[in-house]
Amino acid sequence: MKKISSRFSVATHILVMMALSPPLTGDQMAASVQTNPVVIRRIIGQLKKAGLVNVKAGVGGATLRKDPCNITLLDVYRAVEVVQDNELFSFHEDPNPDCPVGANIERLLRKVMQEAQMAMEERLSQVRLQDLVGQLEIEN
Amino acid sequence: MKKISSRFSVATHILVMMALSPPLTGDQMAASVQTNPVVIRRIIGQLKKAGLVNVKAGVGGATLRKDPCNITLLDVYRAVEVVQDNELFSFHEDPNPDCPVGANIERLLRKVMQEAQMAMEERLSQVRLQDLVGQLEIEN
DNA sequence: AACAGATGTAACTATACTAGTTACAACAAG
DNA sequence: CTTGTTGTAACTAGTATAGTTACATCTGTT
Repeated sequence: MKKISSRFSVATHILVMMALSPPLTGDQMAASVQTNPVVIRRIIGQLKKAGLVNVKAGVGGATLRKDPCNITLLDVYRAVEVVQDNELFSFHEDPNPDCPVGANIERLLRKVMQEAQMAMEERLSQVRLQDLVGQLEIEN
Repeated sequence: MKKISSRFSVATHILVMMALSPPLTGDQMAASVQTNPVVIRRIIGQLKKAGLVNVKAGVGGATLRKDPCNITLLDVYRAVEVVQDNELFSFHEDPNPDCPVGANIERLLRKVMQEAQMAMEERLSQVRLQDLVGQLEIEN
């Protein structure tokens, strides 16, 4: 029932802003997203750790550390650690090894679900930050 | 986030069991999954609601209601409602409409993420319950 | 008719993630 | 030194998960 955290969409939002008009302070980005600045700072921290942005201490201001052509949405998705252990699906532990199904099903399921996850991530990897930036520029 | 609930893998597990040796009681399935029978009954309830299984009241015993060739993992995934509103990704509400990015980013992101979600679901729809059953039968 | 075993739920628990909030130390430029 | 910003810690409310106990209800069997 859960969804993937909005950290991902917020992170993409602020990265697009940085691509368009750097440098930006956390407060400016928070104003565009309309959330608390601390929420933004936490996400910036993750993006920094992933090497996607630079932040000037003291005076403030965040900028992209890579060309927006070289940042994919998969990079962003991974940076904000929206999925634990990079595994989207979870499994019930310790199925009964004495049951022919219990003993073997997990291995089969892991394979299938890994493929499904990869299909999703592959689609994300095909979208570059620049693609979003370009679409916004055309419209304005 | 964390992960997609293990309800999905558990549901698949017990459907495979039902395909191999019906009818099965909740306790038998719980023994194979190694969890509490109520957890199984709740999942069975969702599968029943989705029209995937039949349950005999009183005497007990669950069976598939469709041919395992006609049940895909996407059917199971949808049945157990692991994702709220069928939307895998979530968005931060009310971005600032006065910001050119805030005003337009959500629409772009929704499109991209919907495509990513569809890529994943498409992969799940390509796997039939029978495929898993067949692989288990070969091995035993 | 009574019994035994199964299902269907309600209610409660512990755990964990999310998103927001307040508070404050550290920093850097003017 | 002042000012505005960043980086965190700590706390909150809300919610999903998965497990558990308890119990009413149902049905085939004896």
